[in-house]
Amino acid sequence: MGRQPCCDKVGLKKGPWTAEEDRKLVNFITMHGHGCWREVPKLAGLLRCGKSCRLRWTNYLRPDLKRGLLSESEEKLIIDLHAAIGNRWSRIAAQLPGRTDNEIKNYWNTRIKEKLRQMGIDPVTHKPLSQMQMQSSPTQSLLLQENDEQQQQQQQQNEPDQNHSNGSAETLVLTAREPNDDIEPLENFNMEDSMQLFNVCSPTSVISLSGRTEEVDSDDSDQVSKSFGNGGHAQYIGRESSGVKAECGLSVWDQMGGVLGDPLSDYNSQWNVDLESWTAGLDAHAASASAWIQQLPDCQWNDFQGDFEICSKSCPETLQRLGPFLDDDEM
DNA sequence: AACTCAATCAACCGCCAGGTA
DNA sequence: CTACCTGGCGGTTGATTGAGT
Repeated sequence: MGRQPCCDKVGLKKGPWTAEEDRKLVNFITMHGHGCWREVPKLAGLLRCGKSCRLRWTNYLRPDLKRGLLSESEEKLIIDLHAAIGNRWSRIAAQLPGRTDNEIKNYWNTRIKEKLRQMGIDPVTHKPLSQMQMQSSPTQSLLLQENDEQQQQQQQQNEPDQNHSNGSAETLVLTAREPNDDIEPLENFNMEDSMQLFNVCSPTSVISLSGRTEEVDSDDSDQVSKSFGNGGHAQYIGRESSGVKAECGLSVWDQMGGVLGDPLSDYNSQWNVDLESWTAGLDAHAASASAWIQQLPDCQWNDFQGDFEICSKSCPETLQRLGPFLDDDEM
């Protein structure tokens, strides 16, 4: 079956929009909303296809769009999010109010990419570039760039889309529980135990370890989505002789990278955990954890700016082992 | 002033997922 | 189950702009 064209292109206008066309589109959407995009150009009196109208509106005419250069904090957030989720421009844009995926994509391709290269960071892997790569000639740079792209394509082929292509929900399923007296306070961080916690998280989840946390309700999909976009955080907080006590919470940073509330003290009082030693333990074990994660077929390890982040898929064996400690809806 | 070249970014294209008949 | 439609996404293109010569 041949592919259906998005619209009947005969007689339709292409190319840059005129002020008059913009005015017609804005007037129509302001008065009636967009509804079915295919109908918009007909009803608004435009010789454009619906797709073109949608793009013009979302990328340029929408009233809530921000104008001007991206701020330093926005740029930093883009880099962080790109390190975590790659070229998922719409998801990245969702974390930057008033910015569009197109704008961020362009900004990345024309500015951040080169800036990172100049800083000696590979914009694809976010790892340091080798000296040879940094000192290469323009021709070599071009080749390297092509290699980057091939690498990225290969990466995408090798790693089925962790965020949406497998059709599963992109939420963390573990929910925070009330403090429990039978949990042994964690004194020495145990990476092996922690790894098991990562593995119980749902498919396509992104989890990061961080001492700076804020609890959110995992049943609130908006909150979880926000948390996910900024890097959902899960905490291992205790263990028992019989296995991992998989109490955990979700956390979220606000959109400008600030931390909501005073999570460290909240966390300490709520869960009775020495976070100082916990996070120190994380640092100490980061290298071995990285090596450990690399061996897992369904996990990917990212280390950026002091945050250790793991993309994990569910591991049935671990789920089974942790079964007694999880609520029914977490399985 | 005229030309070249690189940077920028709006817009297009093809593909995909989800919904529906 | 299949075909089709629609909206959305990410990659790419090409017109425009501005700096350099």
